[in-house]
Amino acid sequence: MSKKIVRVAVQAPLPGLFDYLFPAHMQAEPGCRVLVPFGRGKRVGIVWEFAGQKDDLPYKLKPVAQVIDDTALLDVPLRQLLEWSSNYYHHPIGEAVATALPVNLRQERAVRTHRQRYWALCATCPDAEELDARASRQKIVIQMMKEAGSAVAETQLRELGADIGSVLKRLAQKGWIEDSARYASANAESGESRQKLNLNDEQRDAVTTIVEADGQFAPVLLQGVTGSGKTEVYIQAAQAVIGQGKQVLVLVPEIALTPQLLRRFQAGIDSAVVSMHSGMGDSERERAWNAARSGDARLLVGTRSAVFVPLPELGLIIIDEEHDLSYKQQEGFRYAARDVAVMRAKQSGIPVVLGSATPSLETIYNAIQGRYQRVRLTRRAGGAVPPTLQAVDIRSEHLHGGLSATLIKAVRKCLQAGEQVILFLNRRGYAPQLTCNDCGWIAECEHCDARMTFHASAHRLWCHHCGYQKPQPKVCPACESEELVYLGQGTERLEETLGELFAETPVVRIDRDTTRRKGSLEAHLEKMHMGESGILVGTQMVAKGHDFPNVTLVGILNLDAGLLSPDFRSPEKTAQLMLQVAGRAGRGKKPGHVIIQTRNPEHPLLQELLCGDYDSFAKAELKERQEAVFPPYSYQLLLRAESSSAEKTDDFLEYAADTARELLKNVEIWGPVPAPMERKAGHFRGHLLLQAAERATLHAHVDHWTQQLRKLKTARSVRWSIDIDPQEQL
DNA sequence: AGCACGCCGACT
DNA sequence: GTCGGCGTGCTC
Ligand SMILES: [Zn+2]
Ligand SMILES: [Zn+2]
Repeated sequence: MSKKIVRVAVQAPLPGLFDYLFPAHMQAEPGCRVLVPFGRGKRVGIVWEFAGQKDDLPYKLKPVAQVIDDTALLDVPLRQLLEWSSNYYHHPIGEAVATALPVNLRQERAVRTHRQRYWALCATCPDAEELDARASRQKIVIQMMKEAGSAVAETQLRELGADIGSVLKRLAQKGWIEDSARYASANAESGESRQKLNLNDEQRDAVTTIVEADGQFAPVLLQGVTGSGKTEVYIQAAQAVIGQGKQVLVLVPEIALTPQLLRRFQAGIDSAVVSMHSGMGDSERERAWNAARSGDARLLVGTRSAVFVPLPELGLIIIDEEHDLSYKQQEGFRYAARDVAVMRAKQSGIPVVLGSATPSLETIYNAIQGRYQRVRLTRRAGGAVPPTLQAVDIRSEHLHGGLSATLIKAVRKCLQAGEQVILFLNRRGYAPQLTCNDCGWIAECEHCDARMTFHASAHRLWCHHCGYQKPQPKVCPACESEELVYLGQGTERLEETLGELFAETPVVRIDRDTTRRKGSLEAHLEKMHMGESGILVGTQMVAKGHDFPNVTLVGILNLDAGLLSPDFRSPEKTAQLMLQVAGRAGRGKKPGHVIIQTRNPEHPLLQELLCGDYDSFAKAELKERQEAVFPPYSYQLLLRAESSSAEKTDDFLEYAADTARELLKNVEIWGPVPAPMERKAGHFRGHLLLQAAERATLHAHVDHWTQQLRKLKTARSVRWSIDIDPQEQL
């Protein structure tokens, strides 16, 4: 009597699948969830495969307790992708699978199948304008349905905001809208009413290249300067693929998934567009996941984790701003969504578009090697000219609140012309340092090797690394002097300075602190979106997401941190950020100007960017990487470790290094070294870097190595993880 | 990781 | 006497 054995992916920090007996009376296919006994309790796992009976089992198997689903939650291509990801990132398959499932489905909960509903307006429904001002949500729903002119998919309506479900319910109760059984085919025809996208010949060529790849793996690097209309290319290509009855996945960086962007996709696509991002609640995410899996959603716009959403008819993947660091998960299962997406396209045999004005050097290298086809968009919409760049040497100048005389003059001129200014400063808060003039005491975090930032509005000192905060001291804690001074500039302080310099001008600050609380910010932003004169102050956030039509001047207050960082990726990241911010300047007929303040005006990176373009920079930087044998000319693995003491961390990493020397051949071992900030949130952190000329060489015996590390008793008190293709050495 | 077992010090 | 500290082993 042969016993059926099933191999299950269970969420546990242990490598591999777990074997169970599969009782004859049960029925399940790979991809279904099952409830299995695990340790002392029970856990939910995914059936991975069935293995015939085995005679010599190393241990007695337990039987599956219960089958939860009758059809597979994860289809074959997605399981194949998860398996590849688990192997490539050396992370347990069960945990990889968990990141691909909505939280509700990681438990024993049944899949909630929402039949796709289509809502139509009834004749009794009043105009949106006639509604009570308080019924703003009902208003936008009615408005959207009116604009559509036919029945609208509920998934589509739900993109209008949170808890649209209750709004629909109320409208239905009033008899203003009805559940329309038929999906009005008018929707497909209403393509006429959709804005006809006017593409230039470069954009048309790009669309053709993407769409012609039909039915086979074809990675395309879409390299287009800011304002060259990459999004129109995405929309047109997506529409074409959707027209063939397929689905499209669009990945965007965390902070770029704004209502603005979503509306553009919805306006250009005549089928259900669904979004998924980290700001969503569990049930919203589950709904989007279900819509994607059932095929109700034809285009999914999502952030990092959306790369693992099931899309049974996937025909195209688009990765916008492919160089963006938020595609890399920085904890646990440290996958890079861009690279996983390319693998997904390869496994599915479909085209994949990597879009960026400033592609990562890895991607440029792939294009140079001929692995990716490069398509360029060189023209800005409306024939706009590229911005002019000017470096201002601030070494010998007395700055006014971080602003040089040159920059202040330029801002004034710009405002007088009724135009907008962006000032970029990559530091939140009021001042990055609080110090005592009498004894030299500096406010430092008790848990990190870092200084605390002063936040004026909160009257508190904040550690940006661990979140620890304390009240603003009145006197020096060391000598009781009252001579406390705030050194350096943060966005909060810059906002204050500008308020004094340009009292008549609205100043809007955009950073993590202002975007948290909405309301007043939204109102200010609205004005800026309309093009009214004003100054925008902000961190990286001003470079991404929001789009302002009337900006002609961009000031970068201090580029030096990026120029001087020892990290080998720093030049690349600095160039990308600088050009992305610079790209905000100038639209239409108005040329843009960019002022860069620096104490290193002769720095080669800066010179390269001032005289050349991103391509010439990339070429020079790739040469540097080649000479130093850094990625993409080599492959890296970073072992990260942290514990309650520097000794424990170091001992563990020393052992890891010894073991690596023994087990891993043709691999260079650097370290162990303490992390750039050794103590963070009370933990002592260290690194061990492995590098090899070939990917296969690097990966060959890693699993054996980690198995050895797991055996080490002292490793119990050390938290450690493997980071493949590390991006940041933080 | 998450849980139980087990072996030692300092409490009622 | 026993409550609880965390070192150690295990999860199909
Ligand atoms: Zn002092
Ligand atoms: Zn801290």
